[in-house]
Amino acid sequence: MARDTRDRIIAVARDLVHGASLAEVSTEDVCRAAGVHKGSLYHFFPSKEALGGAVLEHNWDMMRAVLDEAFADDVPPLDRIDRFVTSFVRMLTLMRERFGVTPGCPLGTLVSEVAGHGDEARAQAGRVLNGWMGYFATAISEAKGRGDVPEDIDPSTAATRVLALMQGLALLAKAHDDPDLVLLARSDIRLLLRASR
Amino acid sequence: MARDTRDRIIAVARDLVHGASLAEVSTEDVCRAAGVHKGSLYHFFPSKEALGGAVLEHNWDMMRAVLDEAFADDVPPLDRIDRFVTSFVRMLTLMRERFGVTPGCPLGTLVSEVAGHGDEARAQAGRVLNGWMGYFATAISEAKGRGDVPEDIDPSTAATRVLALMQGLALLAKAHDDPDLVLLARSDIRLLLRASR
DNA sequence: CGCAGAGTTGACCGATCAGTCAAATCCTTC
DNA sequence: GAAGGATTTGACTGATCGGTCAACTCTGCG
Repeated sequence: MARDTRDRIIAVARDLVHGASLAEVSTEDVCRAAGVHKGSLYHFFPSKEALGGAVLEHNWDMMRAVLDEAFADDVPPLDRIDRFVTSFVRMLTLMRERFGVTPGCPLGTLVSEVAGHGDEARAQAGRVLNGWMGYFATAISEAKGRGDVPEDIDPSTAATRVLALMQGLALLAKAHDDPDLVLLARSDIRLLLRASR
Repeated sequence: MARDTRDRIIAVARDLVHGASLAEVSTEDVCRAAGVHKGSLYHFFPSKEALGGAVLEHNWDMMRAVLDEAFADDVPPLDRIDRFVTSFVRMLTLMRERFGVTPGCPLGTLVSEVAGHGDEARAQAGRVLNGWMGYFATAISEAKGRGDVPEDIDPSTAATRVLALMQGLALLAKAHDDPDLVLLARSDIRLLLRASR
């Protein structure tokens, strides 16, 4: 029951945070929704901030699973990015059906809120974003090796651009309540990379 | 003293919100910092949400001033976008010096938070974003007329892409505490528009 | 001046906040 | 089945939350 309770608290907190900020969700909300008492929450997490960090970590695990699936190397590297965008949009669409509103990026919105909460929180945020960028950078580097992308493209910088584009589109998607806006990323990324295919 | 007090409340609230979310700032924080009593705040604003809306409106006014200056038609249309990006980065840098942390986009972060607060708030968010996009769309349309941008570019869609890119870069800038990241937008935008100059 | 309405005061409300704690219960291991 | 740690309970705290209110002061106008 132990791990189960901890996981349930995180899952419930994650659900409540979607469409709202972490600050808008109280520990009592979380406990009520998880069917758990305050003492249990504070048995597993030293503070509300720590719970927020755990939620971010949980979302990063989810995202990494999606990334690992999309970036399997059975298709050309740039196609993997396309495949990820498609999965990402599908994820947003599912969340929209489930919560009634289009959420922003599950990582980006949390990262943005947490970035002002002290150094350790910002370090976690940076680690997550860099981890994500790594997937893009690797694929872009490989695309360069194949000649799909010009030699003068720096994979790390290009990955930053790609990630930024997706984050921004996710924000607009949330504001306009339309996940499909993010699909624009697929063609944009080819343009940003000056890709030949 | 009347308008003065109202403006001071908005200005203080705007300052406190930077680097934090609206939900993290209490009305008491705002009153204390503005040297004003609760009753005064609620004399001018019917609710905390209304204050949030006023802050968003205030930030939109500021941004519009920057936009109007940058989009003066004394340079080619795409150069106006460059000029805006530069001003935008300068704004972020100033705010970083003033508050100690890099804020996200003053509009984007508020829009993102407010988007889940009911229909009227979302409508305001959409209106602000569309207003912003309008500047880009007009410039892109004009660039098309001059042949700087291919005929098949749809100004409205392209403007969405440009805005998304800037929002995403601003988010990364906040997470990495480095406003200059947004400067990447200048070259990216040319690529997104397949601009010939 | 006198008056009316805008602006301001400061105390106050009930609700809710994050967090605590000692006692009860569960689970594992011997 | 006893021991002992992990987990859960449920009541509790002091602070703070958004918001209200009646009374007070200021200001512009006839």
